[in-house]
Amino acid sequence: MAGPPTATRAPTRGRRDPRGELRRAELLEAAIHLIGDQGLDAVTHRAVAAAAGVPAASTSYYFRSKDELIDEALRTLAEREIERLRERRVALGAGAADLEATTAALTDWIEEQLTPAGRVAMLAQYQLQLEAARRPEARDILAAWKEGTDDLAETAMRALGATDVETSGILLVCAIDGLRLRLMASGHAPLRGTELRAVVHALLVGLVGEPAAKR
Amino acid sequence: MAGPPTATRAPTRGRRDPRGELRRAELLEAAIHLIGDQGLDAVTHRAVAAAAGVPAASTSYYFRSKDELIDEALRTLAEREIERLRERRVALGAGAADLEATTAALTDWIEEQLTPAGRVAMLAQYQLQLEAARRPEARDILAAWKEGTDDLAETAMRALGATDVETSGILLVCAIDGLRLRLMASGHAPLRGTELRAVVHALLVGLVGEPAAKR
DNA sequence: ACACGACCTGGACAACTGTCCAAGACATCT
DNA sequence: AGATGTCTTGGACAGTTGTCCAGGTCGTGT
Repeated sequence: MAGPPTATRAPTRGRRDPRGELRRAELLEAAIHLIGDQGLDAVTHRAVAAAAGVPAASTSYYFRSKDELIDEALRTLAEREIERLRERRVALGAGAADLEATTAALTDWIEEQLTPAGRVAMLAQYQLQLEAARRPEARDILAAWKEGTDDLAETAMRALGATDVETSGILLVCAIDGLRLRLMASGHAPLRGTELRAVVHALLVGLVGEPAAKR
Repeated sequence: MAGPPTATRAPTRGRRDPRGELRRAELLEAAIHLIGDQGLDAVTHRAVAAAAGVPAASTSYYFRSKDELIDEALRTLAEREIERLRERRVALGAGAADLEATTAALTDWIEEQLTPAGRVAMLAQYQLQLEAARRPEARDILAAWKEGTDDLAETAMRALGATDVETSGILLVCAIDGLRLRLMASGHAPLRGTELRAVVHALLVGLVGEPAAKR
C-alpha cells in the first residue's frame, strides 16, 4: 500500500526515489500541454498518462484526484511564466527607455507567443482566466501571474515617462491581452492590413501621452 | 420514422408543426446558457434537454449531432450580439462626438456585460474565441461578430476625430476585450484602485490623440 | 370515425470517464 | 539469500457520455 489511509498517494514524508519526482513532473508537463493544446476537459487520467508515456494508473498514484492534477499543472505553468516575465523586465524596464525599443521588444514578445511553443502556455492562460471567471478557487492561481504582468507593464510605462503609470500599465496589459487573443482566434491573420508593430507603436504612443506635436 | 435516411432529423422539407421550431429554439437557448455558465464541455445532450425541460432524446431529434447543436447555438448567439452592437452604434457613433459621452456609453456597456445576464453571452464569446484558436472551423462563426465589433469601434473613433481610425479602432476593441476579461477573471475586483470609468477615459484620450496640451 | 403518416421519446448500446485495489516488481537491510 | 517494506500497475467498478431505434402519440384529411 502507498500513502496515507485517506487516498492513494505518493509518499507521506520523505520521498525516497527521485525517479518518482521526475515522473510526477513529466505528468504535469503532459497535462499543461494538453490544456493548452486541446482544452481543460481534454485532461483525463488516461490522456495525460498516454501523453507522458507512462501507465494509466500513474496519474491516480501521483495525484489525489484529477482536480488536484489540473490545479498543480496550472500552478506550475504560472510559476514558469512569471519567471519568464522577470527576464523580460530587463529588456522593457531598466534598459530601454526608448519608445522604439520598447515597441520592438513588445512586438517580439507577442510574436514569440504566437509560436507553436508559446501558443500552449498562452492558451492555457486564457483557459485559466475563463476558469477564474467561473470558479473563484482558480483566482489565486491567477493572482500571482497577474501581479507579475502588471508590474512589468508599470515598469515599462514608468521607463517611458508616462504620466499615470498605474492606469496606463493596466491599459497596456489589457490591450496586449486582447491583441494576443485576437491574433490567436483569427489564426495569425494580419490586423486589417495594419502590421502588428504599427499597432503596438500606436498603443504605446497613446499611453505615454504624445510628446507635444510629433507629426 | 423521421427525417432523411442518413440520420434522425427534423423534417426534411416543409416544417409542419411550428411548435417544433419553438422547441428547437428553446434547446438552443439552453445550450447558450450552459456554454456561458459552465463551459463548452458542460453541453451534453442530457444537460441541454434537462435545462430546457424536455425529454432527453429531443436533442438528438432536432440536431444531427452534439457538434451541430453547439455550432448552431454559437451562431445564434453571435447573430443576437451583432444585433445588439448595431443598436449601440447609434449611441457611440452618430449621436455623441463628445469624449465624455463616449466614455460614459462605453463604461455603461462594459458594466452591463458584467451583469449576471450579460455574463453568459460574454463568457460564451471568449469560449468561442478560444475554440477558434484551436479549430479553424469555429473562425467563421466569429468572423461576423468581430466585424461588427470592429465597425462599431471604428465608427466611434471616427466620431471622436481620431487620426488613424483603423488602428485606433482595433486597439479600442482589444483593450476593451482585455479589460472585460480581467474584470471577469478577478470577480469584478476594482482596477488597482482606479475606477473603470477613469481607465476607459484614459484609453480614449490616448487613442484619439490628446488635443494639444489639455492639462 | 378512422386510418395514415409525421412527430416524439423511453430505453438500450458501446465507448469512455474517475477512482480504487490487490497483486506483482523492486530496492534495501540483515 | 531471504525477508520486509515501498513503489508500481493491470484490471475492475460504477457512473456518464453520444447516438440510435422500435414503438407510442397526435393532428389532419377523408
